[in-house]
Amino acid sequence: MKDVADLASVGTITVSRVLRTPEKVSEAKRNRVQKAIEQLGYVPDNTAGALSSNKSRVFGAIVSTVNDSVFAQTLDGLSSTLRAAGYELLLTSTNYDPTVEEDALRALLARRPDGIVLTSTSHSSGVKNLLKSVNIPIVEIWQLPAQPLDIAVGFSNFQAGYDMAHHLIGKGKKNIAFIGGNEPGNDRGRRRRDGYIAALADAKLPPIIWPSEDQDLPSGIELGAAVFEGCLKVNPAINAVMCVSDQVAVGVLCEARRRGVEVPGGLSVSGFGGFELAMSSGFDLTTIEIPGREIGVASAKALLDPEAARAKKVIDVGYTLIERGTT
Amino acid sequence: MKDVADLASVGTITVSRVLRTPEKVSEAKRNRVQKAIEQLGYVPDNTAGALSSNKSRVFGAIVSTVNDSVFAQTLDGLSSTLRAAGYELLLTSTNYDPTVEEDALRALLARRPDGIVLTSTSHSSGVKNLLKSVNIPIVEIWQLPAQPLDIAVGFSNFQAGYDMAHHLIGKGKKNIAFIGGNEPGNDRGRRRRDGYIAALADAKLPPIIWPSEDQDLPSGIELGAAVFEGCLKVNPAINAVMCVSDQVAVGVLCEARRRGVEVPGGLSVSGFGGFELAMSSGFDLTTIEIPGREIGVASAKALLDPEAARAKKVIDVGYTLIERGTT
DNA sequence: TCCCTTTTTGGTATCGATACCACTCTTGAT
DNA sequence: ATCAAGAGTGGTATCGATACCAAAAAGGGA
Repeated sequence: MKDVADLASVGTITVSRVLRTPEKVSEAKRNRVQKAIEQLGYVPDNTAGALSSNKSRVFGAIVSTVNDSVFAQTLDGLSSTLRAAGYELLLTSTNYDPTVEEDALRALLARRPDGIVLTSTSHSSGVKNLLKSVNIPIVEIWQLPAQPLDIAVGFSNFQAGYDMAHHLIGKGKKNIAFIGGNEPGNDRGRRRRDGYIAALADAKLPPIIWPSEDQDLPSGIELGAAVFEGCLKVNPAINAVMCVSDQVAVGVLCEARRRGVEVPGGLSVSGFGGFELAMSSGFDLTTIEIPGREIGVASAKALLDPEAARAKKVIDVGYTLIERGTT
Repeated sequence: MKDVADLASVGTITVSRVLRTPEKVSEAKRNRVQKAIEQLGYVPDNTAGALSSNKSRVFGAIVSTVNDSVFAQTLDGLSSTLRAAGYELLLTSTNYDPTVEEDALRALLARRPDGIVLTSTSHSSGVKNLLKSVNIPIVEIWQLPAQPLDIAVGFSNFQAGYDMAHHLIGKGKKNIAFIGGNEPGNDRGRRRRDGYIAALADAKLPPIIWPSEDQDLPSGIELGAAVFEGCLKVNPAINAVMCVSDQVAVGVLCEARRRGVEVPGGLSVSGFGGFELAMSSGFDLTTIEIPGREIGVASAKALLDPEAARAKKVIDVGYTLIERGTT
């Protein structure tokens, strides 16, 4: 930076201002400095800037997994919006292991981020204490917690589960099973299930949950395929399955086709997520679409302007029940 | 840090050593310092450490998209391996827009990363100059470039395309079409296509490529579904389609089922990627599986020990042709 | 016992930017 | 002409850690 300043015959602070607040520098000097920057191929050092200004221009994210297309959309929205504003994203994934969260957070805080995004909503006391001791915006995303630590962006899994069950009930189905949602460390699926239970209770229908907590079955597509052997065989009266995710629903649909089970006549199927696959003409799956990218964008905005976001506290981006051919 | 040092009655440098090189500190003082750290809830400031040591303990990644399940696996492997070694990952995505790459790189370099991962292999001259001017390991992943900038980790898309075409030819198919691979900015698909062309040339068969460069069609699943109208109608003799990705192949399979086209009797279908969906019993798709996570892990190792990686220069993780029911 | 090597420890300068304050130079109103 | 307000500019201290060097302490062989 000193070299640039010398070449342009200005003080170092003026170079700094050209980069951060160009409007405060006269046009003549600004041009001279910019020419010098170009000529020398100068790339500023933000780590130094972070130290002196106490602003790192970096945000941290702790996600349970990047390996999920809807999470990936959120990350995409988050990172593009932040980058457009001159910020960068430090990414850490916990692989759904809650014990990793505190370590990951500690490592993240050592980088002095200007804010943090978390995908989980239940935190250990160690995590809570760490978060309390720093004075930066904390955004919890996806699941809306009852008691947000600071700011929350997402939607209500409970309400979504309720709505979908209500939809199936409205279609005249009386024996509706809920498939999945028991994976440890993933309480989002459980909230959807709770919404389903509530809707069935309101309609005075008995809930059927499969598999039970203690059964050890595969997840995703394979789980859906297993429904016929494991659940429908035991209870053949079931004429609708509400799946915890689109992946599970696709598994059900594939297997239904193979077995010649008519959908939705014999069996209604619904998914959750708005996974690309569900949109395709091949499946025509009724599902709840979550605006994954929008969650990312809204979180980024919350980080960039925490005061405005704190006024709302909870930002509900909602969801859309998309009725297609499988119900 | 000063507070910790005072509480433990040692110099600040000893505190620093306890954190970075604990084996160089006597056990008594180490314990005292650790107790003081705990007591004060001290979280070190890595930005300051980065400035003075010229080592940020952060790596940067510029990926074309996170919104792809195989890329996501790579990111996952990369980030977990780096985190285990005490490093963090700065993520930037370009959304397949090559003009973004230089800006993103400049922003990344301003954070003084200890190394960089790139998913693209063709770079603008501006990017090349920037990379040349910094003296850190550069790892290009996925596609193995002919002339790596520094280190490359991936597999040969050309060879994979060749092998799959060879497999279809071995099944007795004579009219094999290649579907997709023309998206701008994604030259990986193009390499697979080139491998296909080479294999057909070796077998003295004419290549059929669809869609052509100038056709504007959807990508992914929708493209596969469009094959029947756009490609097979024009050339009904085609009895095998080799798809640029699993998504496209799944589109073909769905539409084939709907139309009652027999697979693989009437039409063989192959995919590429090892996407979770293709593995499922529902599709039983013949595909080429890429060890996405392993690419991430190998890249992380290359960043952490660049000298060892530079000795190899190109690290080929290979791929596996998985023959299933669709061919 | 003494001297030499090795281990352990601390003081001080330093990394590269920005905050803070002070100063000069306009500009426009009185 | 005088003054006040504000824009533009630069000098210097500072952020919090580590590098470098020097010194003290500990061990080991003669």
